[in-house]
Amino acid sequence: MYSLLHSNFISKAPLTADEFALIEAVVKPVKLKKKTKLLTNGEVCRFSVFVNKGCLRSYSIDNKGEHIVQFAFENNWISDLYSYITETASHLTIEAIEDCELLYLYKQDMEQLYMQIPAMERIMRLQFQNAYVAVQRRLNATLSITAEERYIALLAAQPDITQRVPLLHIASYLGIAPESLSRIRKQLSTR
Amino acid sequence: MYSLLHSNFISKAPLTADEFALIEAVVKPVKLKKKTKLLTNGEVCRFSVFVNKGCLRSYSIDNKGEHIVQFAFENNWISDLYSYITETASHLTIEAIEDCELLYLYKQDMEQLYMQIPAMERIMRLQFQNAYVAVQRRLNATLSITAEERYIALLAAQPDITQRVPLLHIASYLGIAPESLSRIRKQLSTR
DNA sequence: CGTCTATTTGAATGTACTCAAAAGCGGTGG
DNA sequence: CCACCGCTTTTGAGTACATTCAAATAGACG
Repeated sequence: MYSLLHSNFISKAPLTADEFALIEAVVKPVKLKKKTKLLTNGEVCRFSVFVNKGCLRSYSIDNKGEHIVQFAFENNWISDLYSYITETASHLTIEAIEDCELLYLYKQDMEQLYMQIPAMERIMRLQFQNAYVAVQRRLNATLSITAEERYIALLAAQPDITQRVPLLHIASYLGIAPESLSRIRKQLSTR
Repeated sequence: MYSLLHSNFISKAPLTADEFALIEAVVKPVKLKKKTKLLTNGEVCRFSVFVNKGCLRSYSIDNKGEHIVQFAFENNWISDLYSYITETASHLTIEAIEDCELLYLYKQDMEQLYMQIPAMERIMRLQFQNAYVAVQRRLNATLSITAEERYIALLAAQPDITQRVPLLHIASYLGIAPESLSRIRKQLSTR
């Protein structure tokens, strides 16, 4: 149950068995059916979730519809960090795309872990450092290259995404209309 | 010289005078004339730079021209973190927009500081956590709202930007043609 | 004062969008 | 097991909006 989280953490900094036991003690395992919401627009997000199995999406909603901010597959984290940090109402909704096995880490417990386990700051510093680089690269791609190129890059990074996530959501993530992605896909298949 | 860096750090976690002295000992102050490059596409980025005075931009170049990834004003950091982390050739160039006073922190020294000063991991964890949230919000804005709305938001966040940064660069940052931003500006001035 | 760069303006072009409708696919219940 | 229903994906046609290209104007800097 905790092996994926364990290997994720110790890949960043060593942890003793006792230290990891402290983590296990506060992590809350949750199973979730597809299409279930973990967080709804307007609530304060008081947790980060580690994905042990399945996949999820976070998205904002405006008058034009949904805009997908993030997909989270196995071995990744998802949250509304802005709401988490500021403790203000979330602008995002987080929803399971598939049936999921999740590990909840509540902010209150997380702050405790930062106090109890010196390596925890390093683990999360590296986590955020990597996440920052990844999202900055995605932003740069959004501003530099075409939707078609971004779609190809997404497939390279997550080849099973087309089996697991509806085209509709992928289009939203790429910032284009579903019809446009359908046409891109058609184009690509004829090459 | 180090007061802005000092207040930036201690706003995130307490540091003793001895600890900050360790930091001062490895930080390299540099003055830079406008339009000077700190990092050129192809080099490995071995530093992060803290902006004490002035402003800079990082950008990628492709067949369509430059794409500005980040502006850095006073009290902010700039680097090519992807190159820094992976120690591979940078795809970004970093250039001073104004005459600048900068504080260089080399990776080698930074790793030492992480070992010597326990609070350093926390400071940088918070730094990256905030940076991650900011860039994710910018990405979401890029996918959700119009260039005009993003321009207005940018002005709200950094009101002096129009005095300090050419329209040309702001347009690149927003991901639109300079002509389009000129038209947006004209529109706004008539309201 | 002259040169180089930045900004504005205009006109034509093209790409992705919207709207509408049909086809495909999966899941559910009879 | 099959038929139906809802949702996703595809296809088509017309439209709108930002872009490109070109040129003029304005501004900055030596």
